Amino acid sequence: MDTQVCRVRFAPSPTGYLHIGGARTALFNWLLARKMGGVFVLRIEDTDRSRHVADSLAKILADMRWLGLDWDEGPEAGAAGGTGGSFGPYAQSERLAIYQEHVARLIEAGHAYHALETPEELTAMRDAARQQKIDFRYPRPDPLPTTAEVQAARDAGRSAVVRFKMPGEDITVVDDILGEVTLAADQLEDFVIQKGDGWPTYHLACVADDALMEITHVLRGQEHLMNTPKHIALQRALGFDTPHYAHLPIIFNMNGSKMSKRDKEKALKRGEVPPEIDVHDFRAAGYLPEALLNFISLLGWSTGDDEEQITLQETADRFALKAIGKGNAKFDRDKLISFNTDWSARVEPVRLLAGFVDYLRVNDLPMASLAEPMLQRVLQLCQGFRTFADVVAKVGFAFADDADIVYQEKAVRKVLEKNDGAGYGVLRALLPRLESIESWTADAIESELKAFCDAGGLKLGNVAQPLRVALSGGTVSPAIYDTLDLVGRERTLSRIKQTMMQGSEQ
RNA sequence: GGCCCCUUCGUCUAGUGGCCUAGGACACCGGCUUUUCAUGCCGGCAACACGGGUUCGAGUCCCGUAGGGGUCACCA
Repeated sequence: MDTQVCRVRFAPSPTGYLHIGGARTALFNWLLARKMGGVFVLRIEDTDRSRHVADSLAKILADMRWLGLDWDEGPEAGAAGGTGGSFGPYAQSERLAIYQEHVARLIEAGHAYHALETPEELTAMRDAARQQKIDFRYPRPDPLPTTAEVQAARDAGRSAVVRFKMPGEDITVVDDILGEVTLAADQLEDFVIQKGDGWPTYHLACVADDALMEITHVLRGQEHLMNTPKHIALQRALGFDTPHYAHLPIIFNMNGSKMSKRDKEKALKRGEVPPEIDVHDFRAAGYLPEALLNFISLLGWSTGDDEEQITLQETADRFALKAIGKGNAKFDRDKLISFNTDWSARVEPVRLLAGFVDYLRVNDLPMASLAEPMLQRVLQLCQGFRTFADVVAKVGFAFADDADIVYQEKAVRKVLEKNDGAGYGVLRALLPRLESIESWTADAIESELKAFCDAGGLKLGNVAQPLRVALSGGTVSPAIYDTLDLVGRERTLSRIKQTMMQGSEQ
């Protein structure tokens, strides 16, 4: 097996956007494939029709693309119109016949059997067991239901599932991260491989597909560790090789809770800003995929030295399963922000611009209609920003109508009204000076403002802040000369007048 | 609760018996730069969960305890 090319897969369920934890799993699979010169397969695990969410496949693919995790095989893999690989189809919903064939084989070989309990009956059995404080393990019927009994049950409108006969021996998982993990035979029960509706369960579909798609390494979250003995037993019964396994540590919130989509709803109910949970949330919040990827790659893995901020390519070059930690990690949003700040300052200007345009479009913001040179300039003026959201918060007012400027009470009080309206006084005195400027450029504005300060014995801050409030409604903007230039002569003057009018009304 | 996994600064981690007076990053604290915000620069605080072993020597190996996590579906 070791002489084959490395083939890994990421197998999400289409139940919504790509979760950040899923993205980390996808990333590690991708990294291993790229490091080994192997193949990265994207497979869709959609055998539970009741949990299917419309559009989620498209959303997951879009999230993968935004991250830049390209897949070699899978839906829409390769160039437009490409076949997507020769191990397809890559959606399990299109592979039903394959699974049924394997289930039949297992039954024929005596490795599986039909079971007739209804879900309700099973629940009752479990409840009874719990009341007696004993562990419930599905008791294999003895004798097994006969073909006639199965048929009779079906005729009576009851559905039959198929269960796999666990071999009754201890099973050891050899894990590339955790080492050897052995599960005792009495911990393993006969589990369902085919549901009452004829569809396979995750276990059967996963094992069959991994084998048929010739997957050599299975990297998945640690929550799957207890499933692995079942999968190994299935592989043995089916005559499949067991792939390498590596169970990744899980990612949690800073408070130790799971990062759940429900965190967003809860925060919303409390009137708080919802936390980013799905990849799409981070995209919409103005993060760069470079930063996100770099950050999550360090959750459970490290370069081994003091280097942290490296490119995806460098990460792939240095990636190794042995370097993955065993302990769970907490998702530190402050560190992510710091990484994003650094990446935003590092990335090529064209790349930054593309990211900004994407952010503007995803959020359908008015600034999306601005020409690229202007956006480029905005980015330039906002250097040091943490996320694209900061950029918009800092310059958005420059592209709004005068009437839409919201004057923040605190800013007005502190900057304009304080000291008997000193700020208003500055604006009044400054207005004619600004009106006299002939060519409205940052340089001309600078010399005029400096001259104004010198003449009045004022510090720049005494002038810049009133101007900022007048133009933006608040106290945050790019450097003041650039701000005036950005807003433009006409609107600069009109907003100063508008501000003074409001001041005199008080 | 049964079974399984994990345990170095608040957080992510380096560390694979002596190089550790335990390193880096984020956060935090202090200072500097600065026309606002944010950057940037300098400095500081801060950890081997606990208890037994093994060893000349343990953060590094073993056992136990405690704590955290996962899992016990006709979901994946």
